[in-house]
Amino acid sequence: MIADMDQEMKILSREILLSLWKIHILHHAGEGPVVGMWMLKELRGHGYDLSPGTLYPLLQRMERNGWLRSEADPSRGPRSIKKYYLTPKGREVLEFLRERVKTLWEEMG
Amino acid sequence: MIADMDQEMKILSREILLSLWKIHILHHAGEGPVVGMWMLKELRGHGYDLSPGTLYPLLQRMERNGWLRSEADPSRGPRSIKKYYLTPKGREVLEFLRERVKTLWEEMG
DNA sequence: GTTTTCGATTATGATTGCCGATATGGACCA
DNA sequence: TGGTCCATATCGGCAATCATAATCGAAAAC
Repeated sequence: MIADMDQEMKILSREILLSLWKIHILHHAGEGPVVGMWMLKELRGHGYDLSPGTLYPLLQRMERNGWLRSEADPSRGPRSIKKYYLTPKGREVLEFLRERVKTLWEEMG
Repeated sequence: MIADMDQEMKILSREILLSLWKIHILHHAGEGPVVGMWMLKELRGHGYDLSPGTLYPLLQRMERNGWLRSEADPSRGPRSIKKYYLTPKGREVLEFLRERVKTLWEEMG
């Protein structure tokens, strides 16, 4: 395996893994609601601890790009739980990414 | 397909695609020498135009991380062509990434 | 019924990465 | 000697990442 996992993993995460998780998030949002904190926990469960300061802006950016839309109960204040869903445009992006991942995977075979 | 391809693609590239190309570069370096300019051309051939200001620092970073090592003919001055090769540590990283890509691909079915 | 804890998002400040453009430099040719 | 390739290096501005702290409503505990 990879030695000095912690420091190595941090470098690898920032350099590459985070983007794979972004794809995972899009995929996930296509199958059910995505909630920031739930994702943080899920990824932690997979041994990957993402900072909230990375994840939340990322979700906001994806919404701004039109890949996700969010629903929040406004009666629960400005920090209510927010559920993110994949938009049609997000689905196109995901389909495009799916092809890329397929190509990459076949190449690495 | 994706509308307003140029702007959309720039966003998508920065957000996600670049990391997939990084994996591609590592894989490539495992099969033969990688040279910055050659990569720029190859990727341009695939419709992805990466900035030299992105690629060259990226290769340097991968070398600094111990994933790649470079060979340059010193008699050809400081801007000689540099050939990058995958190191054993880089091979471990690549193998790790291969598993991640596999998982992601299977998940996306 | 007040105080604590919990689930969740948002804000902040430092560091790092990305990008377009420009600079540098050797080799080959005329 | 000058020009054109082939290549890498670097710069300044902007955007993303990170660890951490702040905020907020609801539920639990006392």
